[in-house]
Amino acid sequence: MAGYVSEAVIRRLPGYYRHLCELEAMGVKQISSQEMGRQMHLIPSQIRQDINCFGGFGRKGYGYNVTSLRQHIGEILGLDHPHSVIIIGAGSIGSALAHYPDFHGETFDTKALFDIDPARVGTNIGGVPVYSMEELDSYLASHRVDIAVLCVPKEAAQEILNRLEAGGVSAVWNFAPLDLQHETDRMLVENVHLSDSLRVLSYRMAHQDGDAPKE
Amino acid sequence: MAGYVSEAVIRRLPGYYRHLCELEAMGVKQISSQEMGRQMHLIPSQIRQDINCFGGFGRKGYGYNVTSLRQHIGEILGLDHPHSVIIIGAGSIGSALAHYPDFHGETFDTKALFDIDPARVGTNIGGVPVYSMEELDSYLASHRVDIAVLCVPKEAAQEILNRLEAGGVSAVWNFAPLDLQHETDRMLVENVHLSDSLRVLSYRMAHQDGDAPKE
DNA sequence: TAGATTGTTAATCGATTAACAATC
DNA sequence: TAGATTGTTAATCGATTAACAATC
Repeated sequence: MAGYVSEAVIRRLPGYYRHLCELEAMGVKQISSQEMGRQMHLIPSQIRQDINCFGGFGRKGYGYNVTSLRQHIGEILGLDHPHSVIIIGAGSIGSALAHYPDFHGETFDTKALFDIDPARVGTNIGGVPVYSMEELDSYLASHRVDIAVLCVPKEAAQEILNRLEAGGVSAVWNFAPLDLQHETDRMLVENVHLSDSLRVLSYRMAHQDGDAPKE
Repeated sequence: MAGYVSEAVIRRLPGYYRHLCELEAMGVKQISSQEMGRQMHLIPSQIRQDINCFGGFGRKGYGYNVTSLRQHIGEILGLDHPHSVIIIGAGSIGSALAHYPDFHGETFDTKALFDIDPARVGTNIGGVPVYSMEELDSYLASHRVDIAVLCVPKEAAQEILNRLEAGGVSAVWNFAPLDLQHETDRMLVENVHLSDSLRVLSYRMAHQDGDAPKE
């Protein structure tokens, strides 16, 4: 029962969470896996299988209580406790994330931004103070940082990763276009790879309506 | 031979493309699936299997020519021809993407930004002119748009999606936090779901070092 | 030629789907 | 009770990995 949970299941959890939040906001109290499957375009038995990796949160003959299931999945995702966040790189993406409402909530709270550009240092972006990159190590020495968001050019990524690791950062959310997950085993890394997602879209455009990829 | 290509293979293609670009930049001329597997942390036979969905681009006893394979995969991804792009929503994410260098190249070229805020209309963000949302439909009537990047609040997304579809847009790159892929079948949609990615990271932080997800 | 490495078929493994007994 | 729906086991399906003949 103590469970290995497959990557596929983990990646579906945020979708369930999002959907349950919406149902809750709409005042829906109860839902069956069948109805939820219809709404999310998933097969009911997959939903039950996924949820049961973590426990039996439903009631036979009734279905699931929306709020209770939302809370359970929130806890499973670790959204029930706070994470301190810093953003490295105050370029356009870093600045955009500093404005992101999700990053100024109870779950994720952005404490600082770091940048090499002296013109930005000392300013305030979306309410977040911008520090010099030179201050990073001393900042890490005196503050607990759960998540560092990496928004620097890929040339700078590796060196910064080492400093984050040395500074005891738990996890990195990486926006630089390179795979960092294998570069470290003391820190968790999640790669975003925005351009990969765009290229997948481009692939589909090139191959839609039965264009055979091979002649 | 005319091939169905699985989702899993498609999602790995951008990774191959990125890696081959890097090898090319480093002046590497030739590579075997074994060496590439070592570098990318993939199994050689998977790389060969993936590539062979599209054709035999290698040479027995030699491996692959880096430039040639990079070009082939680039074509497969549709990166060899131009895509016109518009961005809907000039908030922080929309603006950040307007500054994104990839969006001002030969493959992806950003032509216009649309926003409801009158203060932004008429300005220029990253060299891209900002138009009023009211001008969207007439713009679509007179310009071919390949990709619309959706960076609006989720409440506004559905109505705009309908207008994009009516205007003949081919594909949508969706940054709004809702699943749009099933809402349309005439347009292709790729959902980014940034917050899902962050939540997966949060999940891993909560369950690392053998924390059993189930007691 | 001998060595290397592909392209491809076959074997394995894991994830998805179906089925159904338990039970609310 | 009868109907509904879960939790879970079993069956199916598809993706990954291994093996190897072909051949550069």
